Amino acid sequence: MTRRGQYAKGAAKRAEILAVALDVVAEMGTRKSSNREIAARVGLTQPGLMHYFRTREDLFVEVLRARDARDHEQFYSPDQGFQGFLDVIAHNATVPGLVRLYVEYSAEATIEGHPARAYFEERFAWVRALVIESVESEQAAETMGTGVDVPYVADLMIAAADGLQVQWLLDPSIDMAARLSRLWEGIRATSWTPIEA
Amino acid sequence: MTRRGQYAKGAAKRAEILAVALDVVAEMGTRKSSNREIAARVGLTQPGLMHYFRTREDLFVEVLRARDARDHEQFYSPDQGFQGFLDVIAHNATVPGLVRLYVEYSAEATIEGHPARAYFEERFAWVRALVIESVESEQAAETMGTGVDVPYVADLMIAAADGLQVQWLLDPSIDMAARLSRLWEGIRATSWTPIEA
DNA sequence: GTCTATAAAAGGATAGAC
DNA sequence: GTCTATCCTTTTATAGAC
Repeated sequence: MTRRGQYAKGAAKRAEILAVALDVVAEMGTRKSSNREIAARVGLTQPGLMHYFRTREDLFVEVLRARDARDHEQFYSPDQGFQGFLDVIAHNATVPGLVRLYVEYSAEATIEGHPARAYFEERFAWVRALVIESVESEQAAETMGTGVDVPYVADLMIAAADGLQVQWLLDPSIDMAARLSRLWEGIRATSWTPIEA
Repeated sequence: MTRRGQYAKGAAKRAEILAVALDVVAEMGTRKSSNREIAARVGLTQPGLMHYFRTREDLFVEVLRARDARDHEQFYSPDQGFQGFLDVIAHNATVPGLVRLYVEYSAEATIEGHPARAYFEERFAWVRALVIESVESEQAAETMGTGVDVPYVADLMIAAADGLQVQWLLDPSIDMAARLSRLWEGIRATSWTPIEA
């Protein structure tokens, strides 16, 4: 066993834990997903799990960060416009644990002083910037008019996407990406101009 | 003390508990709002509280049901169209505990077998029906075109409203009602027709 | 209607051995 | 890197007195 081998094993175990945590969350919800249960499913005891993640909050935030990194790499490219956003949504519908963790944890974390609140604030700003960029790239390509209030549209698309996730958790037959695509087309089809500003 | 007097006192205490529960949730979030803390704030012990609500879930669902009843009576009238929905949203922004409880608890309750899942399913169907009715009443008054896919628009408005609540919890300076009003006007202003159907 | 007392469980986290 | 053992806290809920 070389030192590199050990590191590689540690990294693999970490990745395994992140994946298994999503399965557990999908089945029992964030609240009932105990560290013990997650540990058991990767063949560890609960203290064994804590070797990889100092706190429970760290574990959940790491799961979400891993998602962000993958989404950014896999779905967003500078010039594809709004389609990247829709691709992420479509992909989410294949990972119920991720949707559940995001919806539950983002709600819980809004409370003052929650250890994950900063993560969600930063993530929101990040997604917002990505969507704004997407819309502006559509404007540059003249596939969308310049009359729209871009930040407003970005916040609205994000709100609709988040709200649809709760509806989808109650009824997974609804097509989140199709509905958001329709909203997007609706905005694009109009000469919709801001009310203020 | 007549029998009626005792009932009246019990009902008043129940109402007090519902109100105080919202304060506690606003401060500490649903997860950390223990029965003990709520009980203490109404001058009861935790078993004293359980006299009024058999389980914690009962208490939270009762809080939400009381809100539904009041909203329905206060804000919805058969012929006012979509404005009732916007009035409810504007009122929500004055009751942070309610927004927090709804967002957190509706997420948690989507899990299979959760005691509050049925409530949220029924509530969603109910709100959906109300919004559909509102839109149709606008169509009847010819303040909205007949080309729109009404159920789709209803689900979208609800999703946007729910998603905005999370954004509002992170930043209470955003005006939820104004944003939804703007979406509504956007839909109204277009000859937006369904993509499918 | 409210309390005291207590059950009974589960939770997250840590110390220290191996 | 993982385990055993254990701590300490907190939770909801119940039994039974007043």
